[in-house]
Amino acid sequence: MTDFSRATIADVAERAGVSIATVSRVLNKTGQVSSVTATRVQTAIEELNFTPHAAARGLASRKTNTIGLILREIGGEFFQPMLRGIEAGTREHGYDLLIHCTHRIHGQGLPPHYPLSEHNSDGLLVFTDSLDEAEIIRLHHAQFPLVLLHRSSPDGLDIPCVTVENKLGARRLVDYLIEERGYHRIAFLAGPEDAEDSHWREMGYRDALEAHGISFDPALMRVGGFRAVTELLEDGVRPDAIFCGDDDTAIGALAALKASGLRVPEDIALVGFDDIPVARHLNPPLTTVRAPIETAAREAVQQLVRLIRTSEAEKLILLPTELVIRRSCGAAG
Amino acid sequence: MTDFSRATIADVAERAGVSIATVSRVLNKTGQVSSVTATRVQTAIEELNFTPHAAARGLASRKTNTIGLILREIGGEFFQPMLRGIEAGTREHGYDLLIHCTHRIHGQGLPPHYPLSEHNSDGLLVFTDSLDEAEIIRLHHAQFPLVLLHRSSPDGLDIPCVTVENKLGARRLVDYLIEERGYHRIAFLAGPEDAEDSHWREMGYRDALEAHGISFDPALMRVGGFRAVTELLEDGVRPDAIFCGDDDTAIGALAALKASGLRVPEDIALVGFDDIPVARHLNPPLTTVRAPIETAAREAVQQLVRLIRTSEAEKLILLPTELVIRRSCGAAG
DNA sequence: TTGAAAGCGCTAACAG
DNA sequence: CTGTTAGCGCTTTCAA
Repeated sequence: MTDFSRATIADVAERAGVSIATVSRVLNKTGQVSSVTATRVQTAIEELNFTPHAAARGLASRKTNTIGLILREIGGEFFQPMLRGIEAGTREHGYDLLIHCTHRIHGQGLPPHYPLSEHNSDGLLVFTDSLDEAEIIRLHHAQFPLVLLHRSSPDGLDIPCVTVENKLGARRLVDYLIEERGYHRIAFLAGPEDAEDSHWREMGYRDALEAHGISFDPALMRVGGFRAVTELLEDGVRPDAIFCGDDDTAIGALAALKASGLRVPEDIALVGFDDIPVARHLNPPLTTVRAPIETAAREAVQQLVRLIRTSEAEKLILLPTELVIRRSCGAAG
Repeated sequence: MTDFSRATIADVAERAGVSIATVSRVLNKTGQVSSVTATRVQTAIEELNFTPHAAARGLASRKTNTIGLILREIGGEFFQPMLRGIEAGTREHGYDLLIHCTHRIHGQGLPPHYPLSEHNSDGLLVFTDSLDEAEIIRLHHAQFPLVLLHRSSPDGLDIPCVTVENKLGARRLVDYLIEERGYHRIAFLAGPEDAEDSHWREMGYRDALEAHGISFDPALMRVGGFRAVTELLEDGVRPDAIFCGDDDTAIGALAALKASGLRVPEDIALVGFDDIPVARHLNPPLTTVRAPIETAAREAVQQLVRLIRTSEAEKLILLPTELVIRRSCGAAG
């Protein structure tokens, strides 16, 4: 379209009276350059307001200096802290960040053609189930650096994963409910089915029950928030506490409980997972588990960069979670 | 690092028994190609699982096919719907999306070097005050396509802007407060000072007062939420309604009012602007103005793409806002 | 309708 | 320490 008369490396070289190779050297700090020449080049660069052309650089070096983030969609409470961590991480390591949502691609019948791949990024961060397993496998087999965020690796592939201690966090929370607050009939409301996190949280829940000799009751296990609670109550099931797989679900559950005239925590206790920002502002404030989403994101970038640069990275990083006790579980606060 | 043996255009050409020029033609639908050859090429492309290399393409065509988004930081209620709109828009038009935060750059004394520019994107979306005015001017003078989101153009430059009807929205809201709810002593709490939106909202507020013959009282005008309200009350000022420049501010104000033992809306009405997700869940639910953030973002992309492709775009697009009446202003709901 | 060839701006051997 | 040169993979005249 319009033509931006940018200075090229040749212009800089000419102005500094050196070859382009030398300019390239000072640009990339590769190879020795006498400090006098270096200064001269530096000056020329500044005078011409020169910035290397990303595409040319990428073509020659076979590096894009870009990290891609793939997720299903932009939304949810996870998203913001996660992106913040990723952005900070990529920048810190000198990478650009390309973002891409896949929700418009899935299930359209057409062969999904992912605009993010080895052709425009040096590595990919894959959030939960945003990418087909087949595509993950293809990329991994092509030796393309991949780090999975909040999901585990396809069987037998051990692609590096970064996530939070879902199982242990849930275990601790339910332990607390049983030991400290004396609840025994604890329902579990799973979050959206596809979320792997939810699965691990359920495992933690089951572990806690088992550890306390409470047998698992399928009637106390549902999927969803508002509707699940409504149905639960209609079925005449009456737990003394409800553990929701995530805070969003807890919000729906809370609304349903209120609609049924039940008081939280007097009639029934309610707890969630994630500690999303509103959790503390709910009425009553929600007991939950804080997950270090931003830190996990940063860590994922760190591993990806390591993978890109050295071909190695931790296979699994689990960040610790923290119990956040608030009134909804019957605590004094 | 690792070498991904990707197929190149030459491989495709060889397999299809044509020249690379022809492959390029079918790839870009530029120039005539007999349907037989086209099919042959297409087949070869699929068989080799070929994807053109972005950098090579960019270098040759002097286009990056990428749009950059610059913002100060990732956060705030604006962010998510805005990014969603931008991502959808860029994808729709076939562009990749590069994201960059500037908050780490500003005020470091060093000459800010923005990693997003004419060297790695075809155009830039600039959110509020994320970019120095000097840099905006430089880019604009270099004919680089720029669209400003939620901010106006530097004087005399008329760079295309997309934002929402802040002034009119505020005007309507305050009109409603006065006409329908009978309030007369209405305070205005400005949001964070740097936000241009806040300025226009104040203008709308003043207009409404003036139109109803209510003289503007400086004592009713503050900056901030919680603290501003606390100080207001300490000063013995007692408005019958408070209009907050944004919902975040309203949340702080609400907390302060409750802390002072004042009931909303019985003792004092409270309204905000933005209709952020929690607004409806506040206690009482917050009357506010809904701003079509996502639509504005999409529109901005649309204009930027137009600017990139045709060098022209609307100079100013103002998206209409909508009054959202809830209990906090004394309405029945 | 197709092919040959000249770059796009830069990096990275390889010489000196 | 510095320069020469051959590409990187693709688009795009210009001829055929």
